[in-house]
Amino acid sequence: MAAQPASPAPAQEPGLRARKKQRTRDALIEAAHRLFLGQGFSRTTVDEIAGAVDVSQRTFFRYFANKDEVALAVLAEAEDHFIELLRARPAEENPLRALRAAIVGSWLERGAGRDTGPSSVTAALELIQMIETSPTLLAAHLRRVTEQERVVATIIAEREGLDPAEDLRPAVLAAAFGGVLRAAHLSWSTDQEDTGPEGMVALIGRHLDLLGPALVGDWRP
Amino acid sequence: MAAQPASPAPAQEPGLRARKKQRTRDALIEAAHRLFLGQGFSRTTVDEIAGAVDVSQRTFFRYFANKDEVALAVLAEAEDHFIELLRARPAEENPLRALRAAIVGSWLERGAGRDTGPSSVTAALELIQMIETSPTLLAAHLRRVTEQERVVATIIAEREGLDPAEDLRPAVLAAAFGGVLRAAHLSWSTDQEDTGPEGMVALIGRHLDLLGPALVGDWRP
DNA sequence: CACATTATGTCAGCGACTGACATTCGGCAA
DNA sequence: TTGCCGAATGTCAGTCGCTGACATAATGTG
Repeated sequence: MAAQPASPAPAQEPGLRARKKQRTRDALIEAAHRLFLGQGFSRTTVDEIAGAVDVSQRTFFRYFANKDEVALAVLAEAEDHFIELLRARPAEENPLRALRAAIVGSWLERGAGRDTGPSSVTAALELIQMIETSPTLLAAHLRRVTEQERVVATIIAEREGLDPAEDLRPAVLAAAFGGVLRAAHLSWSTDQEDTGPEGMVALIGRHLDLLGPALVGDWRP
Repeated sequence: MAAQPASPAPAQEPGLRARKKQRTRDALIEAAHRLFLGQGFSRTTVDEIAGAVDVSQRTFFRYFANKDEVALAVLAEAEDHFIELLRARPAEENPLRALRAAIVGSWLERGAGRDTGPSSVTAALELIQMIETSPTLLAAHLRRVTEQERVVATIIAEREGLDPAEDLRPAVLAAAFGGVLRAAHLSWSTDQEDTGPEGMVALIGRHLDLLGPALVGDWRP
């Protein structure tokens, strides 16, 4: 309605249509997140979410495949950010260190560029707590996480110039890393002490530091 | 119908009622497994499963909370077996070795005692392959697995005489172990070479052997 | 042979999700 | 501006997973 069309734009403008679509999508994510936080995931109906944005239920399902997907959408940006950071790590770096640097960066380097929409870091942390309250949501989250591990394994294999079908180490490392991350998330959402991204990063660090010691020898000495 | 009641039984007999219940439960699991394998998980309806056992849909949901649960039931016995074996490991053993011994044993020591019903090892392996074909089934499986990891972490903590809230190593080890197990499952269900429990055990072994090397230093030399 | 318990069936209903079809709206050119 | 094409949305009907409420049948017990 506002915003001059700038007739022969640099072919870079998203166009009114695309912008409108993005707006409804963001509105759906935000409304869903708010409702989920307020009354719980399972007690919130898709009709409520759609109604809050004044859109038909059918339209909702054209934006998201299912209810889980809206809920987890607020984590999507953080995940993409993590992948970007991982790809940007220097090739000489040892794989586990690269993973660690990427995950820490993805939590701390907020708003670097696009901080648009409801994908704020706080929303992501709220979601991580919410995930533990709903079995179906937890299940959906775990599925996404394992898909991410596949991607991570591929990136590691490329970094090291390995064939993933030949050398199993990338897959093993990605799986172990993912497991430890989950443990850290769980620990964070259970404890009430550490809050905010810094607390999360601290917990992730403590868990990763224990990965080596947990594997070897006797624990007692 | 057969099996003499042995009137004043040693108070150990399950009773007709319990036996009948067990039979329908097993029948449901087996029918479901067969239908899932034949026409896929999502394309099989609960009514079909119930109909195959000549039971109402409502009764089905009195035995299983949802469709996922029947499908994953064929793995339940193996999981319980694993937990038992883990508890039986000597206390002096290093935790990772105990986990490894337990998981190998749970795949190889088949039919040791109750091998009744549809919970055969072959069915379990078929299920593991089926899991990768259905997103919702995979999600449900992952959720169960993480619950198992909680149990494993508790057992490890007890073994070592640690407070799980204090020392994070049990949780970290359980998570990493679980991740590597998943990687092995995926690898097994992807490759067509290794079949049967032996192949699975071999793959699990190869993955666990790489857990240490994947974490440390440079991979190239 | 009653009587309490428990498993099962029937029915109605909600909520997630989908296909089919009609309608409207943004983009683009005559 | 006008007119057209395709994309986005709404409406409707229907399937399937799942649940509560109530009635009925089977089983175990005195």
